Amino acid sequence: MALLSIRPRPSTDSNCRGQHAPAERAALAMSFCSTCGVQLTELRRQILELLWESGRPTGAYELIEVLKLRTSRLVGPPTVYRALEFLMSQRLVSKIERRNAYAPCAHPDRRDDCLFFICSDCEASTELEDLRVEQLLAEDATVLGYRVMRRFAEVEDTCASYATAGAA
Amino acid sequence: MALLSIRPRPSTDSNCRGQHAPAERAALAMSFCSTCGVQLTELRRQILELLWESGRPTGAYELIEVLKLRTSRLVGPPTVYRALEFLMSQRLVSKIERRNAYAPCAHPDRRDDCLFFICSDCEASTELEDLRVEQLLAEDATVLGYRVMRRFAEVEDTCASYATAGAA
DNA sequence: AACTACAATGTTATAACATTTCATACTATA
DNA sequence: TATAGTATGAAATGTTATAACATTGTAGTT
Repeated sequence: MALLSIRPRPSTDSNCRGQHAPAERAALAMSFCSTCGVQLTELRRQILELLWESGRPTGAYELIEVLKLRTSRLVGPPTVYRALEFLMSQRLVSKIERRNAYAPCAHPDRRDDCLFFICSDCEASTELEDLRVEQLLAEDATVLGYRVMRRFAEVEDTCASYATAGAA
Repeated sequence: MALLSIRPRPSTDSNCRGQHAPAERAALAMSFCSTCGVQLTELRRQILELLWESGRPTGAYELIEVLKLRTSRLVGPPTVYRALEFLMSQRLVSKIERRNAYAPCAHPDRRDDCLFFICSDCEASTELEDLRVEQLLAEDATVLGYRVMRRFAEVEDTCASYATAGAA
């Protein structure tokens, strides 16, 4: 089956931003959910696709607007939040806390949460896995007598194009 | 002057949770602000002290309630948010994005943002500086062609007492 | 088909968090 | 005392998220 060849990368894999087209992403997510025995319904798939298309962390209320425009589907906040919650539970989406917004995540099969780099200027976000950071945070937690449950790290930055423009 | 001997630790210093009494904290903050040429007004100092006393990330509306009870001072949301913004600008307070809440920061003179460990059970938070994490994130940003502006890392965990109880 | 159980979605209202706007008061200095 | 700058007060509004309850759809069973 063709889908198998484009499965999400394993946890040991490095970042893979921009490597799959939105259609492939949807197929990946679909097969992932079916493997897990959960349903990627139409609404959930639509929202996931919108997030992939958007390219930047997108808020729930903005998703409501876009759904109205694109699909003529009128949904209320709880509906969207429930879909987001589902997508997050499957690690298909991460909440970007700093922005109260949501970004798609390429690696539902990873054990750890990704890092997100968000450009302050253009708002684009890039996800990255860095196991070294995971390990340090786990170490620190142990020293403090804690046990890590979830982690999030967000870096606000100026991204390549803007950094260059600023330096010029 | 006595204050000098209990100045906030330099950036190279490790975590110092629980090492100063609230009164000392206030004195530290006062001297820090006066050095910077900014005013730690009564309202700002009150809010900072409440955050130190609270021991857990505390929301703006909760601060409004506590101010009303403790000091009979009636303030609206903008007033509190302005004070919080000031305290954050001086790095005396950090926003805990995950909780929409605010926690005091022991090290206004540090260049980097702290990590925060937040217990999912008792809500207590601990700040920690780990320069190794800073460096890794900076490296990652460089590889991606980014320039780090600010960084947020929050770890949700089960803290010592609860972890022990859970294991028992 | 009718019944049941469950998952998903729809609807209304409201809670929780944050900002805009404009007015007033304080404070330092010319 | 003027005046410029900083800080606070107050009303309204905007934004993000959830509670509570109703409805729909689907799969399996009788």
